[in-house]
Amino acid sequence: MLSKKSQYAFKALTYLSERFDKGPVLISEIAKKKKIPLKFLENILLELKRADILDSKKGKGGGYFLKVNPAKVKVATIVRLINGPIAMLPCVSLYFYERCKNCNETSCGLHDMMIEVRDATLNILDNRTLKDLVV
Amino acid sequence: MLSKKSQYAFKALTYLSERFDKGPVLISEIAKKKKIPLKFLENILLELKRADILDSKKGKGGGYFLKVNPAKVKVATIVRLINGPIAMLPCVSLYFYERCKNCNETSCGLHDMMIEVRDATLNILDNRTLKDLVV
DNA sequence: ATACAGTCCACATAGTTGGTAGGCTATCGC
DNA sequence: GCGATAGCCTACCAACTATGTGGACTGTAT
Repeated sequence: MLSKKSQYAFKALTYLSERFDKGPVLISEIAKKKKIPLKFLENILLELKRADILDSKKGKGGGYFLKVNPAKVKVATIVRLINGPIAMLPCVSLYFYERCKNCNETSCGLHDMMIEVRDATLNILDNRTLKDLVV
Repeated sequence: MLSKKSQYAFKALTYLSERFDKGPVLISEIAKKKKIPLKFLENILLELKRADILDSKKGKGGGYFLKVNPAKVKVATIVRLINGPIAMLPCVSLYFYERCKNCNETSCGLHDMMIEVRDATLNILDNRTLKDLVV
């Protein structure tokens, strides 16, 4: 399951995608409209900024905005950044790989099945962007 | 990601599947062969028994064994039992559904996408059984 | 200069995960 | 019946993660 943090992130990103190229948006505005705890949202947006998804401006007229076109930001990227691995096992994860102790990957039925699941999932999340979240 | 508990459960179930219809297997044997902490495994097997996946016999010559044919036990069932929801959002979960606050499901891009992910995942996990884990 | 708005750090608190301890209960073989 | 065996049950615990909150600091526009 996606954490609440991830869900908040997607809500915020959707909001910002709808306002792409229309100037900075206040954290407080996003928090209010999307009903996200203000200080928590602050942390999330900062994290997205550090990952070069968002950019910000301080002072009057400041706020957050998307750094690139929403059609360029894959959903999979956001999930990995805020939520962590997409795969169901460390030993089949592409970005968070860890070797399986006590289980040789060459003959593990679970391993093979979870690769299938991973690929089926990525087939969707890698081909959808923030733009697709706006309906 | 699947919890360690889930991974242990699958290891144990694989072991028991290989020995289906060959009499009870000791917890301690499974723990040793699959390198699972004994007492932790005890809890897991008990949970699987309460869910009618396994059965057990006490006393000398006792142990755990599969209650039904491994080909009859879906992987999805085990995941839900030990790990919880398969879906990435409560509002798209079939077995653990919870309504989304502040997000009407009829027009939520994330919602629709996560239904796709859920279905793609279930397409695999609902059509594989314990038998498929034995290679 | 001042108000604004994001940045940073530290803390709080609840719940989950992974694991352990120890006694209880049912069953088998003699 | 009795002792050994082996699962059952209850409780506990440490570490970590998730979900926040508070407050001071920094940069910017006017």
